[in-house]
Order: sequence, then structure tokens, then C-alpha cells
Amino acid sequence: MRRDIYQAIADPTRRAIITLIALQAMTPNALAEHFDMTRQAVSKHIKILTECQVVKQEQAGREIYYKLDTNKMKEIDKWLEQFRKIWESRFNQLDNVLSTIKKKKK
Amino acid sequence: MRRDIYQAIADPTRRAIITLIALQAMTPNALAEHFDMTRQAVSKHIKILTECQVVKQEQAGREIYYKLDTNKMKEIDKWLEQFRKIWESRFNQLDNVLSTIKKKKK
DNA sequence: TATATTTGCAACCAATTAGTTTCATATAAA
DNA sequence: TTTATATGAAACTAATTGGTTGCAAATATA
Repeated sequence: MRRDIYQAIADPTRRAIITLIALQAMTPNALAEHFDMTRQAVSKHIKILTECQVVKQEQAGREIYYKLDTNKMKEIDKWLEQFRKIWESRFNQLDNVLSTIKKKKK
Repeated sequence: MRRDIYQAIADPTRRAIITLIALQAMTPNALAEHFDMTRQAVSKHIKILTECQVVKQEQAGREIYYKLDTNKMKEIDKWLEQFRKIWESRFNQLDNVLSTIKKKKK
């Protein structure tokens, strides 16, 4: 099983979970209310996010609050760095201008 | 079939392809030489990247040069924006300091 | 023209994924 | 103590994924 941050964010439900807990720590039950699937399905996503170290947990009695661990998100940001240089370059912008002109001519 | 940028970058081979063509446009055959799999397998990855609009192609006789279209990469960057605010915040940094102290105590 | 090269596509297959239902355990509340 | 609630884990399933081989079409080269 591949368990990395890229695989973690590949699923739309997991991305939604990440966004939700980024705003505020939540229990699996509270999270599940936001989705049209069983609590167990959501829990499986949480498990994957935990394995990928995208979330941290905090036990409070029988409840478990999940919150975001931003370190792995930074990893994606770091990977994007190499492309940022390209899309910020003048050459690339010129390329975009040219393709816009092409589209207008059609 | 889900075909979005997040699914596109989920596979390590596809991420490698993206990095390679970001440096210079390449044909499928040239790309395939970098991987330990058949040319057809690489071509299938290229097809997915095309469907996700991560790559653009340029025909040159019977050869097809694939190059990166950075627009979709920007989309990831945009999604990360909401978390950037968190990991750059003082509160989060304090949180990291505290967890570092905890680890040291162990 | 005959042959070689570059490419995409279809059929197939094993492993993985994302969901389900069922169940066990731990904690809280009556 | 009994009952309700919160959670995780296991077993199962259908769909998807990532690879393979084989083939057809288009273009280049001898």
C-alpha cells in the first residue's frame, strides 16, 4: 500500500476532511455528518490520513478529536516549488498570451 | 472515472513524468527510457495527464512532444493557500515548539 | 516501394480502493 | 448496574488502477 501525502489528497472526501479539520478539530462522528456515507467509511479515510501523518489526534474521554498536521501539506508546497519558477517566468506568460491570441482568432 | 489534478499527481510515475517534461518537452519513447516499465504503460500515464490537462502536446512528424501545462499545477497551489495561512501562523509554530519539547523529554 | 520506427488503442489481469454491514470495546449517562 | 454512545476493526464487494501483450495506423528511411 502506497501511503503518502499525494495519495492522501487524491480522494475528494479526504480533501474535504482536511479542509474541515483545518478550521477546527473534530470527532469522527461530527465529521461524518458532513458526508453522504457511513461513519465507518469516514473513519477509514481518517485512518489513511493518520497513516500519512496528515492528521493528529487528541483523546477526550471516549471522543477523539482530529486536527490537521500541516507539515505534510508543506511537502506538497515544496514539490510545487520547481514548477512555480516556470509559471512565474516571462516565457511562460508569453506562451499564454500567444495561446489566448490563437483562441480569439478561432 | 475521476480525472482531476489531485488524482493525476497521486502516482509517483506521473509525478516523475511531470518533473521530466517541466525541464524539457519529450516524446513518449524518450520518456519511457527513464522508467522500468513498457512504453505503453508510460503512454497510459501520459493519456491520464492529458485528460487532466497537465500536459500539452506538439506534433512533429510522427513524433509527439509533450510539455507541461502549469495552469493545473497552479490549482494545487491555490488549494494549499488555505493551509498556508495556518502553517505560517504563530499559534501553529508554538504548537510545533511544544511538540518538539515533548519529544526531547522522552 | 519495402521496411523500420513512433505512437495510440484494445483486451486482459492482479492489486488496490472506497464503500458497505457487522461486531467488539471503552466510556458516559440513567 | 444497565443502557446508550463513540470509536475502531474485520469481512465482504464492486469499481478503479496500473501494469502487461498484441495490433493497427501513420510517418520516416533504405
